[in-house]
Amino acid sequence: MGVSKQQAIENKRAIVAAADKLFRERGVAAVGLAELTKAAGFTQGGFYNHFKSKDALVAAVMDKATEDGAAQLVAAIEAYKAKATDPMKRYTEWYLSSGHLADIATGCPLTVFAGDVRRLGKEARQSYARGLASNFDQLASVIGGENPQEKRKKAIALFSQMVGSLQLSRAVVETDPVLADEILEYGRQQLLQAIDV
Amino acid sequence: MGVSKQQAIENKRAIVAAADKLFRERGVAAVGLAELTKAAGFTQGGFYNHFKSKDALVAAVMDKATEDGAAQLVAAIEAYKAKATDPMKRYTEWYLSSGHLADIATGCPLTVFAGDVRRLGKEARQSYARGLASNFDQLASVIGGENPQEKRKKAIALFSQMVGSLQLSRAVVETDPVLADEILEYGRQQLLQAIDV
DNA sequence: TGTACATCAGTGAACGCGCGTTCACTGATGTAC
DNA sequence: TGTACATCAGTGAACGCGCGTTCACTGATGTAC
Repeated sequence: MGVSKQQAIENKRAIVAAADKLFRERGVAAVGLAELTKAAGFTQGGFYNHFKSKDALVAAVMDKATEDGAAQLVAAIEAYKAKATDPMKRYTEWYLSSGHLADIATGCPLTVFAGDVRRLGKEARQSYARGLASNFDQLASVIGGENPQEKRKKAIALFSQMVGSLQLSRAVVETDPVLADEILEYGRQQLLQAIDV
Repeated sequence: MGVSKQQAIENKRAIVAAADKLFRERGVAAVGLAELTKAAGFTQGGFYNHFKSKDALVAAVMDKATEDGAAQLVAAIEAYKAKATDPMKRYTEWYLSSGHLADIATGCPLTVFAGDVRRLGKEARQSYARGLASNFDQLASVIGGENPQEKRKKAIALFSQMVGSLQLSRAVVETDPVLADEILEYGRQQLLQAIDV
């Protein structure tokens, strides 16, 4: 009650940050507004000063998550180019690493939300689709291939494989960690081989 | 109020069938017991004559879904062998077809539940992991390769790719159908090529 | 620079609703005699 | 074969709970004079 404009902006940012983390870990439906506004330091009723509905928050979270993901990818590509290492190979190694497997909270949103996005609101679905398309474009620009069309095909097929391997590995990691390791490892081997073809 | 044993068994089966369909389409959290028992032809309170909790139903649904999926795969493999066509190629073509894309209700449960399984109860997670392991075993038995270990590696890597391509394609099919088609098509091409290597 | 007041982020209680689960009761089914 | 009765699937109302959303109100912030 009585809060500076700067503080209000910070509070909104805090809601999105908390929602980003909790939606990833527990799913959108399982996280309520009371929990989110509490995490951001105020009470439930104030939520609607920032968003017109929960759906609008979900869309904002998807925007933030895909933008963060895109920024990470661009930064990584720049870094690898500077070191004269193959960006696509490095990206694959990171994507299918046990570190990324465990990092639901800040890992690639395209895998984290892949199963949920179908059931989210329209704006969130559009945001996800934009993020995926932009990821494909970025990868196509650094992958090897005879021409732009071949690069694009390869980028799409190989990134899809990364998503599948990571998602299946995460799906069983608690129940069958040995199988989870196999999925990650064999996916990585197959991909590193396919990048060179 | 007075129902034959046969009818009771049928009612239980009807709950599982309705739950299988609705959990796939809308997610476990979004489907309530009232809706499920109504679909099975009786009222909410009777649910607990059949299951000790919603979690127990979820586990039963996962059992049924993975068993159905395994049976379908085995039947398809037999049919392809009889026709002297490559089972793995046929399976890939079906898996990444627009028909399978649209068939959430009876399509492969390993893709449909891949994103959700992390957040389900322990029994359901175990059931999913068993289903995935058995799917890998089946595919390894029909795929080409120098030795059993190579066949297993290939089966796991290629099936992971199928799951990733199908899931990403489904994720954007409503929002960007052109991109969804590309994902399916390039994934299929990449896979058919990798099967021959 | 100092004062009056409009703005608007946050409060906290309430709304209607559907959730999973419990429970006393009903009555046809199916068994024991 | 016919009767008496135990079983148990299904009824329907209730439970406590948390959900998303609304709303009248508060009071410090920040602007207009």
